[in-house]
Amino acid sequence: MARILENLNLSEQVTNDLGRAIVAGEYTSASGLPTEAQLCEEYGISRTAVREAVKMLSAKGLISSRPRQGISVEPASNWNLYDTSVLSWLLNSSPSLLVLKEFLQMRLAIEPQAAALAAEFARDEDIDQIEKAVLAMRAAAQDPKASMHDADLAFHTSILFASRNRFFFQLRDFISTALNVSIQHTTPAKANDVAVADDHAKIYTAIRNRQPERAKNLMTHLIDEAMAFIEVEIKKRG
Amino acid sequence: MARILENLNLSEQVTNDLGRAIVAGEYTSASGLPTEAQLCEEYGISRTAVREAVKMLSAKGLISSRPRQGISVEPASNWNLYDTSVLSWLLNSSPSLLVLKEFLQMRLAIEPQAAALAAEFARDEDIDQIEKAVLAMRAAAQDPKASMHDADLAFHTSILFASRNRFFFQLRDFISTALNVSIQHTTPAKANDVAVADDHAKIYTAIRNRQPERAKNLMTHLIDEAMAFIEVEIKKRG
DNA sequence: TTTAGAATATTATATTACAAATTGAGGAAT
DNA sequence: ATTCCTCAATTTGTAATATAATATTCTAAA
Repeated sequence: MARILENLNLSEQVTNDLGRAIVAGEYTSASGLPTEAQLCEEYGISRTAVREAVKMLSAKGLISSRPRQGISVEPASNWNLYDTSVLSWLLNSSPSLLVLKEFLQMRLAIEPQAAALAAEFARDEDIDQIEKAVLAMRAAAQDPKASMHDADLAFHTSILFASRNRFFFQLRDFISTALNVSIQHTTPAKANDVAVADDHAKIYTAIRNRQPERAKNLMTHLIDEAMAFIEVEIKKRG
Repeated sequence: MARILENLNLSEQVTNDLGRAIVAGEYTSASGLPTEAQLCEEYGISRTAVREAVKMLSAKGLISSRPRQGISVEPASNWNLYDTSVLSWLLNSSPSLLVLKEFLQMRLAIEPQAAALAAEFARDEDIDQIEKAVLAMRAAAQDPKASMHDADLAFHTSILFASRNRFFFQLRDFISTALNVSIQHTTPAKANDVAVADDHAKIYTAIRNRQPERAKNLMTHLIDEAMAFIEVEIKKRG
């Protein structure tokens, strides 16, 4: 059960392990968690490390601990889903299409607005970054070795940055983390890559030409296509 | 400097204190933080408590610590702004109108979409909750004793909930925290309260009548008015 | 001059002990 | 019998100390 990850210190490993288990439902609000003493024994580590893991998880809203009561699992509505770790635990534990749909609904709110803000407020160097990502996508559409996925991520991130709003840019990891998972489900045909790159390029052009409404609509269209794909999948499987 | 809050254990107090200081710029990416040993002395506490605070802050993306290097402040772009603590530290330390504007830009992305989703997916009991909030606003508009602010918060929260999307609902604390601060800046004339309550009621009606586009537009209008107010203030003071 | 290695500073982890808080049981008083 | 109080047991909270791991800096040898 206690999988070990490289490159993380002890308390972070335990945080990961417990976090995954909680999100996966192995510990529930009703059952609670083992006591610190039991966790020490289970993992074969000191209480210091366990306590640090507990603190990190409570900082993410997953648990709370009180004297004599022990450690209890917070209701899922309190989990900080915008914490990258929590999000990846969630997406990996229940990578259902329904979560993906909720995620796309959120992107449909965020990204068109970000594109509009970018068209209004982006600095020249921001727009250059977007262009760079578009060129990388074009290249990846031709060259099977190049990574379309990385270029795609760079594109969306650069627009969030260009919005010049820290709350939008902050969501870059949220978008990235979830995009990584959704890729596994959509796996679009490589044949479409050129068309996809074109759709992205149009958004870039709208931003460069300072057309907020146009950029917004194009981005909406782009994400809406992914949504349509998911909807079909849900009908197919559900 | 080391203000103490009630009802929090030691490590949480230290977390608050250091978090506020970091966000306020008292510790920078360049200066870094004191070593754990120094922090122990400064607060007069054991290393255990300091380390737990360090872990919580690193879970929120504010700092990172490595052996021999000490504790360093992460760039502000890595801070988890959707963590309620971090957000309130930010809004309280620099409650500038510019932050408020960025915040409204975000609400302008989220809430209209949430209203549209609510109109599409809300259950009957969700809509009842929205109605309850609207009635409370109407009452507060008449009765000076009743809290318009609380009713306002309940309204926006109930719509996020009614969207039936956990990513939207998760933002309730984000919205609430920032709404609390923005109130201090806007302080709208009590005379407008009836009109404001009416605007909210229209959104409720659109959701009840299952009109997503209409609900979205009305919500956009509502937040846009707050934005207009802020824009004026920025011009006035800036 | 370069490089290997030793000294050093700082966090990472472990161990142990005691304090504080909360619950629940049991006993005393009414 | 019921209520209230007290005490004990359990679990987290805090502290103090020791050792390990890691990364930097300095030193000395090739």
